[in-house]
Amino acid sequence: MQFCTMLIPCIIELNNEGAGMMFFADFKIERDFVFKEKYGDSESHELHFHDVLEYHILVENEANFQLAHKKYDGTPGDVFLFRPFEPHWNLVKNAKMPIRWISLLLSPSIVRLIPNGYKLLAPFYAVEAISPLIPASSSSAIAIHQLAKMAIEEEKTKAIGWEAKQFLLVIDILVHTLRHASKRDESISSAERFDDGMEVYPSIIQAIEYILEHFTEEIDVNHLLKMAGKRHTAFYRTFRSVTGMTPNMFIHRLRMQAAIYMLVNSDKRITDIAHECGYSSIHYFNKHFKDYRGVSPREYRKSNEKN
DNA sequence: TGATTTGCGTCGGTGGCCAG
DNA sequence: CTGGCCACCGACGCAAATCA
Repeated sequence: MQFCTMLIPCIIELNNEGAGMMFFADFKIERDFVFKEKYGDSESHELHFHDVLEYHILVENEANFQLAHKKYDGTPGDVFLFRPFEPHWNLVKNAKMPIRWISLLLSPSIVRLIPNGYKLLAPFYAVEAISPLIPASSSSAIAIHQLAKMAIEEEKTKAIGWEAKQFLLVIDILVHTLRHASKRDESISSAERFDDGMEVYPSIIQAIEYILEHFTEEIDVNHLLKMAGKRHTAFYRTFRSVTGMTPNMFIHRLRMQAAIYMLVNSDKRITDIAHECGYSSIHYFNKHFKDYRGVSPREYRKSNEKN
């Protein structure tokens, strides 16, 4: 078993239009990433969100996608990014035409092993600035599609070194995703619009990249302000519109994801994990952890101990 | 006994409001 | 749309209590 999922009901505000019921899917990843070939004619699961990164690579037939408050028509070859904490669901368009897709789930911690790896995560965190859809017609979607198929084949044949090979394919997919996002970024001066009406702020994305790279260190908000070239009011406003959260919330979520990974995949002391994740105070780390997961770090580790 | 959790006080991050 | 002002509440750290 590579994943188990626990659905936790919760209420979340959607697009200022009131509250809706959805589920937090508590994915526990036993490896850093998992490829899966999927097939469904009634894929109508609840609107849900989770804190792992997910690729949905549509292979056959059409589907409807909802990500946060936006809807998309998915055609074969389209690649969708389901970003951490972004509510999403997908439905087949026609029950008689079941969809096939490749799902790739990965832990953000995977990029710690890659030089400048955190830059690769920007497309997953600039939620409102970078479109979650990589259209089938783009060279990036074609490449990602091929790479995902290769990864599935690797797992089927289980030839020697297949896991390492899959790891390389994941990195390649991440690079294609980043290049696709930045290609669209290059032509934009300060704040222009994507085809689907979303605004892009390269300076904020730069700040996001900086945070992704340095979240385990002490981050000076003034440095971010300088980097973005904005006054604090404008910065907070724009940052929130791009990521859906304040800079501090953003930093804490990244730290919590890293902490959870270390709690489950290492036997380091909780105090050390807190320090490694950027918390100078273990007390504050505990408090955040409990707010984030509902249990203390020690309880979380105990309930997720590997056999 | 060291590791972890809880309680509480202080200060700065955050966002609302308004003017330019 | 951006920047300044300001009030409030959440972030943070310290001390004491509790747990393993």
